[in-house]
This record gives sequence, C-alpha cells and structure tokens, in this order.
Amino acid sequence: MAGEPTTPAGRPGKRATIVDVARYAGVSTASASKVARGASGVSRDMRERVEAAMAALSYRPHRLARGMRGSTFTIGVMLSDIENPFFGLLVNGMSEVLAEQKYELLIAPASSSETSQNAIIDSLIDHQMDGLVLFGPRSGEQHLEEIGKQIPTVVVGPHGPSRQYDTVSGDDEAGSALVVDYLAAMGHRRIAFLANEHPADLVNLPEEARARGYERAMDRHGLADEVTFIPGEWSHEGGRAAARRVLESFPRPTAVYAGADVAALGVLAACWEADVRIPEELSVVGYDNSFTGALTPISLTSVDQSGHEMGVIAAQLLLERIRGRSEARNEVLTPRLVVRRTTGRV
Amino acid sequence: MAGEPTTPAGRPGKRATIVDVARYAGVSTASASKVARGASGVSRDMRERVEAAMAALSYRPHRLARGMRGSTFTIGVMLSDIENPFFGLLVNGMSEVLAEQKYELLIAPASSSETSQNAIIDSLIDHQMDGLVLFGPRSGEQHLEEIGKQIPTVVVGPHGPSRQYDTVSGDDEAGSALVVDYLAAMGHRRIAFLANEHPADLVNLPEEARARGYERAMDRHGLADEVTFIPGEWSHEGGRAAARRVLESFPRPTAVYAGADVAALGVLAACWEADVRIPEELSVVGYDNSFTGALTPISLTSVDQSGHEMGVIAAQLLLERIRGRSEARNEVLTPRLVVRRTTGRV
DNA sequence: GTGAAAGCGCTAACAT
DNA sequence: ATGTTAGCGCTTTCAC
Repeated sequence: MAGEPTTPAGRPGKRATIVDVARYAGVSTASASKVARGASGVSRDMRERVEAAMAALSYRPHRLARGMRGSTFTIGVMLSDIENPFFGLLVNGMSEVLAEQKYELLIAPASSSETSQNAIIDSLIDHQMDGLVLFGPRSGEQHLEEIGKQIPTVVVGPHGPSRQYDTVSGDDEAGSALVVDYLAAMGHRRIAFLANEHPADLVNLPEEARARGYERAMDRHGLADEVTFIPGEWSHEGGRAAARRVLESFPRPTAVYAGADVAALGVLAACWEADVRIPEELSVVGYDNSFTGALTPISLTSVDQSGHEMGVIAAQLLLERIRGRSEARNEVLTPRLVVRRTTGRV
Repeated sequence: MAGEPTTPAGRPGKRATIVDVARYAGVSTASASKVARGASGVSRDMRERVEAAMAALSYRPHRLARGMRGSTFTIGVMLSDIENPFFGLLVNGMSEVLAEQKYELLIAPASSSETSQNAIIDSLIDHQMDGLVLFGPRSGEQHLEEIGKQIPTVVVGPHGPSRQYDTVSGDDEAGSALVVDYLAAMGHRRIAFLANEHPADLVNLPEEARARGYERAMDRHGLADEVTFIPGEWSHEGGRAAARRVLESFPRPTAVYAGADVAALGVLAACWEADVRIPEELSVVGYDNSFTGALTPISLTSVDQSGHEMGVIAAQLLLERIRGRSEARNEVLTPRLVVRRTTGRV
C-alpha cells in the first residue's frame, strides 16, 4: 500500500532530497550538492560515498529547487508555427547536441501573433530557463535585444545583428537568387513571387529576405519590369488563392516562386484542379525542401536549408553563450537548389 | 546603463518579487500572493491596490518559486515522435483549452526508445508540472501506473485501463475494420498488413490494435487464410521495403493496408518507381489522414482520427484530474474512413 | 576538503 | 480580511 514510488529508503511516499542523500552518506548537504552537480573540490572517497547514496535512494535533483539558486540545465524553445515540418529537423539537431551536454529541451508552442509569442517568451524566462532559442519570432529587434540582455538567446531566422543575441539562419536572399537564376536559365521571364504579407515594421523576416533576393535577381537578369508580387499568405490556402489570381492574369506568368513549400503545394493543388499542366503551362518553385514536396508525384522544385544543421549550430551557439561568450555570432547557412519536376523550359 | 529590464521601481536590474509588490502596495506578502493567484478572501480595495502595484512594477510571478510550494500552472507533454504531423493537431487542440484556463504547455521531445521516454517523463516530473500528457508512450502499463500515482496523467493512445490515469485514443481496431470492410467490398481478398514491429511485451500500442482489427475483420469476411503480416516499420523507408517484398511475392496481394500514412507513402513511392499502377495493380491504404496524403496527386485512402478533438479532450481530462477527479476515464473516438484514389476495385 | 547556515520567491498554515 | 512565519529543495557563501 505505502506508495513509495522512487524512494526505497527514507520517508516513504516522498522522493529523496539532497538532505536524505547527505544523511544516508553521512556527509553535509553542501558536499552532497557538490557531488550531485559534478563540482570540483571533493575527495575521491566523498564522491563515491555520495554517489552510492544517490543510487541507493534513486535520488534525482529537483529542477525547480535547483533553479531557485543556480541553473536549471534546461533550454527553452519558442516555436512560432508548430505545423511547420521544418522545425522537427531543427529540434532533432538541437536535441543531439544538448543531450550529450546534459541539458534538456522544453518547447513552448506559440501562435504566429506577436502578443502570443511575447507571452510565451516571458513564460520561458519565468521558468528560469538557462537559455532560449527563438524560432522565427515576430518580435521587433528592440524587444529581442531586451530578451537577450536578460537571458542567453539564439534567434533562428534572419534577425539582428545585435550584440545581445546570436542568430542562425539560411541565406534566404541567396536562396531566392538560386531560384531566379535557374528559372531565367530555363527561359522564364515572367516570374511571379508569392509574398507573405506581414506588418510593415517587421523587416528581418525570411519573407523579406526572400522577396529582396527575388527582386534583386530579377533586376540582375534585366527582368526588373517583370517583377510581380502576388500579395498573399504562405499557407496552403494562400497558395491556392495566389494560383487563382495567376491563372486569371494576362499575360500569365510562366513561373511562380511561392516562397515556401506549403504555399507551393497550394499553388499546385489549384493547378491540378484547374487542369493546368505542370510544368508545361506553369513552373512552380517552393522553399524548404519538405518531405512532402519530395514525394514522386509531387516532385516540387525547392530550396533546401538544412534544418538539422541549423539546430546543431543553434544549440552550440547557445551553450557557448551560456558559458560566457558575449560577442555576438551570426551564422548563415548556404541554401541549395533542389531541381525536380515542377519546373521546366518555357 | 543600469539595466533594469522590467522593474521601473524597486531595486534596479532585478525583477520585482512579490515582496516588492507587497511593499509597494503597503500590504502583506500573503495578501499580495492571494491577489496574484486570484484566491478568495480579499477585499475589493485590497485587490485593486495590489493589482495596481503589480502593474506598476510589471510584476510576473516566478514560476519556479511558485512550484516549490504550490502549483506551476504548467502542463508537460511527452512527445514520442516529433516528426509525426499528427501531433501538431493534438497540441493545437490542447493549447486552446489550456490557454483559456491560464495553464501553459511545455513539450518535451523524446525519441521512440523507452529509455529516452522514461528519462523525459522523469524530467517533466522534476520540473514539477501540474499534469502530464503522454503521447504514444512505449512504457509498460506498470510504469505508467506509477507515473499516474505521482502526478495527474493522461495517456494519448490505446493504453490502460487503469485507475491511475486517463486515456484518450482512437478506436484503432474499428478503424482497421473500416479499411478491411471497404477493401473486401471492393472485391479484394489478398489484403496484406504492414506490421510495425515492437517488443513483444508492449501490448497496448496503436499498432497492436490496428493489427488485431485487421485480423478480426479478415476473419469476419472469411478471409482468415489470406491474412498476411509484412513485418517492418511504420516509416517511409519501412513502407518502401514492404512494397518491395509485396511486389516480389506470389501470389501478389491486391491491396496493402500500411497501418500509417507515412508508411503508405513509402509503399506508394516504391510503386511509382517500379511503375506499378495504383490502384489498378495495387490498392494502398494508410492511417492518419495526413495533410500530405490528402494532396491531389497522392490522394491516399486513409483513416481519420481527429487529432484536434483528441487534444481538446486530453486537456479537459487532465484539468479534471488536476482538480481532483480520481475515477479513471477512457475516451475513445470513432475513426472515419476517407476514401480517395489509391484504392479501387480488383 | 568539508560543513553550517543563509536565502532564492513563493505559498500554506496559522495567528490576529 | 489581513498579517506573520515557516519552509519547499537546492546552491552558495563563508567558516573551519
């Protein structure tokens, strides 16, 4: 009956504390604490006795109590879009690095609204995380700076630069250039870009960089007059809506660069329904190189931005910050064009 | 210079504590605490003064300190497979319910190994979460019971029943029956099932229920002799491997029930590469009704298990548990067959 | 190298 | 209704 889940010794029903461990080992709590967190300045004998006690009592440090004075060994991740398959890669990359350093990962899902994201970030700070990874935050630079001042922070996405936090991002402008260069080489001139609309004051977003890269590359190819922004949203539905507009327009673009795979899939969906042949009548390009786009019957031409590697780097940067580095680092990964079958010669 | 991020008054550089609030409002910490957590037994006047003080000092309760004595107002979710798009629905459903009740959600990603999952669960407990949602745990019933004894727990998946925790799951056996009934009605007899292999002692898994449902339904249709389990794994690669085996076998099955969309997509991929016509030469069915499968060029026949609703229910059950309910509840949602174009008449 | 004691911010139990 | 106080489990001075 006496429910004693983890504690074979000590008071039944309650888990062992460091006091129990210390008493069991016949040492002071301070020493037990040192051993528990692997601090220096403990004799061999002490270490062994305490470790034995911890094992005997199946002691696990209470992370909250720990965090009250020291660190929680926990990293918080703010996620702006849980549906985005890209972040799975990212999290896996981070987990690998953090696990081997005894850090834990806790993910807080937010919506895409700035208010919600700020609330989530605050809460992560309230949880006394040792560091934060912000995935595609919509907060302004200034707010990010304030966060960076309070707690080691890595932003995933084209933000900064700021002394207060690190960033890791893909070179989205270069990615867009890859797309336009390729389409131009295939003879396309009327290349439309599906723009993800956002508040004008947010300038450091992937959508901004991709739009800029598109515009500049078009310019470079002497296609400045052909630059066409289709205002919309990077979602499946947004892609469908954009496709409808494209298909009705005259002269009709020969290619649509959708800016994100999820939107490109929407464009494709609308085309399939309208019996528009791909790529004969319209070339379609996405961004993200998602699993779905890679499937044979879809075969979406896209841009790969190595999410796993981003996760690894984000985790490494964060650990460095936690350990004291104070100069900012801004890592930029080079994207790669993956040509498949939704694009062709004009 | 003096970095005072959140505290316009009080000691600069440090965030306001409840002591600061109490002092500012000229009341006791206990009263301030009561107001902070909306407890009863405070006068109108007191409430207003404390609230003004909290606003003036931009006070936010420190969740760790809170958790040391009372509750953290935080729910932990153990996620066994972060790549599974299904869980996005689930998390969104949970968030809706929890947000309006002032609870927060923190997700801890685990791998599919039992060891890793147990470590993650322990850690969630160490973080003093108010409740746990375990998504597809591979832990044995007995271990789940122990967890349920320690902390309010809801398991998502066909576990239990147990007095110690609640469950919410799809009726996977019925889902399989829908699939087999439909295929049989279309004239199929040689219907193979792709089995997800797992340790024999784990019996309460979706894969088990789906396998059982398949077998019983086959039996019911007088097709017991045609029951064929293809041992493998529910992953893209697992699906491809299974498809290769199916295509080589003789007599070749006319339909493959892959048990999960991700595996079905693997089966399809291998078929496309081998120029096997779908559904003329082979019918393929998945489970999950994933976004990807629904795309026009894929049009995978699948089973829908309403992830969003599962999330809502999981959150509701958990809150009830936290608030004191001690009888177990086991909610079972009825799945729905979604017929698309990867299945046809023999 | 080891131990005693203070205290992190909060809430619960107990006065008043 | 409000205030006082003890203490959650841990780490961290600061003695020895």
